[in-house]
Amino acid sequence: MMAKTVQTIEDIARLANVSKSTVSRALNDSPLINQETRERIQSLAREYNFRINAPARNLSMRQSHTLGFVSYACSGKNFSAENMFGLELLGGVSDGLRPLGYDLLVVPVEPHDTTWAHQYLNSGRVDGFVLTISTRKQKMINELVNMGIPFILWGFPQPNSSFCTVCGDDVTGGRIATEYLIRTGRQHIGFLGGPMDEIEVKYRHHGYELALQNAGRYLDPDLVVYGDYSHTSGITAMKRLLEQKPDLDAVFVNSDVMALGAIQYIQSCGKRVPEDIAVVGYDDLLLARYNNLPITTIRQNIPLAGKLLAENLIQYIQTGVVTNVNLPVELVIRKTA
Amino acid sequence: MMAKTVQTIEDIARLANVSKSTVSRALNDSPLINQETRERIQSLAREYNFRINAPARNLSMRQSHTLGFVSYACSGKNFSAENMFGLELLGGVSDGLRPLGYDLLVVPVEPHDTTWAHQYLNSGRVDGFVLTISTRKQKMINELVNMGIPFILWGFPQPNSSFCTVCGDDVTGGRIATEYLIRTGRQHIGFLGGPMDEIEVKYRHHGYELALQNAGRYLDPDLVVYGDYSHTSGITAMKRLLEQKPDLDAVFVNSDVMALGAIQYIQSCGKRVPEDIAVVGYDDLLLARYNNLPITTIRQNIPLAGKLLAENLIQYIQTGVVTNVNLPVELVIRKTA
DNA sequence: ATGAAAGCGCTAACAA
DNA sequence: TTGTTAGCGCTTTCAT
Repeated sequence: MMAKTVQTIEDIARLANVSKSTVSRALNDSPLINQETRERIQSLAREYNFRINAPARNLSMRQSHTLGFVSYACSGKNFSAENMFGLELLGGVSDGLRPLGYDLLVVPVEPHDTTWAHQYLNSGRVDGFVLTISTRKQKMINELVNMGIPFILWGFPQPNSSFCTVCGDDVTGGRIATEYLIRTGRQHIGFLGGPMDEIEVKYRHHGYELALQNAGRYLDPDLVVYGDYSHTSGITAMKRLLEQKPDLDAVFVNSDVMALGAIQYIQSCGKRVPEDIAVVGYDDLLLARYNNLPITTIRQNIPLAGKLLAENLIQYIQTGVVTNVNLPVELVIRKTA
Repeated sequence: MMAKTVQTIEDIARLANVSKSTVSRALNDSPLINQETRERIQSLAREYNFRINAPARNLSMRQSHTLGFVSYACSGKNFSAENMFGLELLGGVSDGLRPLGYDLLVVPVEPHDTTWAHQYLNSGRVDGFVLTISTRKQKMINELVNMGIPFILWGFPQPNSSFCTVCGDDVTGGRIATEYLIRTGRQHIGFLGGPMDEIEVKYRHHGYELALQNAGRYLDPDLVVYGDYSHTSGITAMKRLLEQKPDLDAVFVNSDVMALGAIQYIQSCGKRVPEDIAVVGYDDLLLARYNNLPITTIRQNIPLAGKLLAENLIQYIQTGVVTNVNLPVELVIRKTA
């Protein structure tokens, strides 16, 4: 039995005794085609296992029907460590894209390269970009906005410029983490943040303060330190915190990876988690769940975030509608607090 | 200042006072073009920030210049848990591809779908596929081979059929893990494998036996159990092992994720790692390094693997040369053994 | 070494 | 509702 494979819509047209355009219309569910012809052609296409040629279609339509997922590339590390979060998001975006008929292209970006956007967009390889944590530096975003590049950001919107975003509810995240610590009887609750200038970090800190104030607690600046989301910075920031406040008995850490570092330092001091010091992380990555001492953390809904990033960027590309969505977070209680 | 942007090679041709073909040749470093014209055109292209249109080029050349990275898609989980390894590999492949002028497309595959290969290949979206763990079921591989689909596999070659592969040296991995355990004085060393029918697992087991035999040890079948790479299976397999051999004092586990599960079970029995039972994992994922009790493990060179997967698949596509490479592994000593 | 022209497979404006 | 035709922007014979 020979493989029933047909190469072009012209082949189908011949088999169906119609013109190329009719086939094109039928395959694209055009409204101005006869119900019956449409079905005949579609079943023919199915029977012959026909796949429409993407380059040709994209060339003709001046659209690639693919989105670029941007991440830093540096010697095999473009998807690691601090980027764990972005990595898990990739799966979500990819899943969100599928039902919409779009593809996902990996766009590795060199840290100081500013041409990548034009490179991928002008060459017609992608229609827009999904930016995740660590690629969303302020300067880069401003450039993208100025250049009119279609993109969506995992993060907060900016007051003065308008682009699509999806973010987590960081104020609530910071608040419920801290409330839980208060509720479980902790007296001196530290805040171990991500980079101090990031808006997310500010919101989480705000939530932290809110919880403390509602409980009538004093806000001690010595309880607040910052890191950069890395494992190492979790260690050093925890060290600093403990030096400033030796009687600390809990800490809310802005990422699971930093929390791992913090826990490591705490234990190296001979203190126990959670007995002596309770730790709450952020993100709920796999390594939080699988850590040998499973981490109590604030879960971000990563699959949903991916889905919305995909859907809303496509919507923006097609209609120009700018959306900004804020996703709920959730406390996951495990062993560290 | 207006943006100097030019859309097509025809625009460049006009500016350079040459024909489209000449521009095309110049941009592609064709040998039959004048050195001087080439440079003139290239600098013009640079100056005007010109990017060649990919769909047009791909259509004309009948090549997409992109590779598909295949992974299971199932409700946001296509890149998680058991797939951690594949996830880290994605970064390596992406980096390996860049210098070669190829792009990486994410190809999410539904577990029982068998049409994805044709779908992506016949539509001209990719020129070939990179298959990683969990997408490389025997049946699927055979189908791909029969259909003549270009792909490269992370895994071992098959004796009877010929396709490109990159794999780790699992025999050595199993051997050096076990040797280390022997060297550090362990008497009853267990083997907690991945799926029993996987060739990798057989090789690792072979290395385990080799080390034991070389040390003049008896091979006790009760010391050998199997899981499926999942965290849960690490827990249950460890339970079984401990029931069969209560005096066990070490275990070589076939993946870091399973090792995490095994450690969790061991500790839940009130035993200590590594004092009572030493654990060696496999892969050296980030969660092995960042685990709160950092895991002693066999490192696979993931960035190198990614680079070779990329390079060798492209070579195969372009020349038909089939390569099979076996990468060295390395023992990383941390806290669990 | 360069140009002219055909064609890659598709969509879409226009005609029928 | 369907067909005809003209591109989309590139590569590549075939001339020159």
